Order: sequence, then structure tokens, then C-alpha cells
Amino acid sequence: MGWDTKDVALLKRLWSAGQSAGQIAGRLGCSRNAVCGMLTRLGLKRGHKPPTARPKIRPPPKLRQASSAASARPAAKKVSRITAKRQQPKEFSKQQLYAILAEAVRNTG
DNA sequence: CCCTGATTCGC
DNA sequence: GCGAATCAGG
Repeated sequence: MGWDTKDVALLKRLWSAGQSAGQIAGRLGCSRNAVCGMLTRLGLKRGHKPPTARPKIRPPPKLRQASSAASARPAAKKVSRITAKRQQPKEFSKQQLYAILAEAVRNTG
């Protein structure tokens, strides 16, 4: 997932527009985790829920993937909705992107 | 039950 | 720096 300037821009735009990480993730074609992580790295976030309780208590589930640092994977989403996954890469035309953006801003602005 | 958000971990 | 794994709350 090479985060291009446009990707980050779209991410920030949709995020600011009020879109959820899942939505942005879907539009960008990546997992919400990537989007959320990106937002965290960018220093965005909405600051809704404070670090309820996530110190660093991570059991020894070592060995996560065993290949690329951050890239491919069945992405079987451990948590919830383990029934079907997105197959189509979801291609959005510029017009379509502008459409969703318009809709997003329409909702927020 | 599902979705959503945030953090931490491994490369 | 990136994505995945994972918990926590609504």
C-alpha cells in the first residue's frame, strides 16, 4: 500500500468529511486498520474515545505474517463479519470520487 | 450480532 | 513507515 499524496489527501478529505475508517478504507482499497493507522501516524484521529485501556498487554502471538513487512494477506478480518470479503479492488473514477466527496461534504457542510 | 475507533506489534 | 492483530465501546 503505497500511500500517495493523493491517497493521504483523499483519506484526510473523507475522514474530515465524516467518513468512517471503514468507508475510506474501502474506497482506498485497503483495510480500515491501514486507514486508522495512517490517521494515527498523521496525527489526525477524532479523539472520541480515549485510550480506554490498551497499555501493551499483548500475549505472545508472535509471528504475524512471515513475509512482507506491510502488504498482502488474506485479510480475513479476525474481528466480526467473517463470512465474505471484498474481491473487487473497487475502481473509482475521478467523477465518482468527486461525487462521493460532494456527498460527504454535503452531509457535513 | 455488527460496526467503529484506537493502539500496539512485527517487519 | 506500513499493515495486521487485537481489544474496547456503542
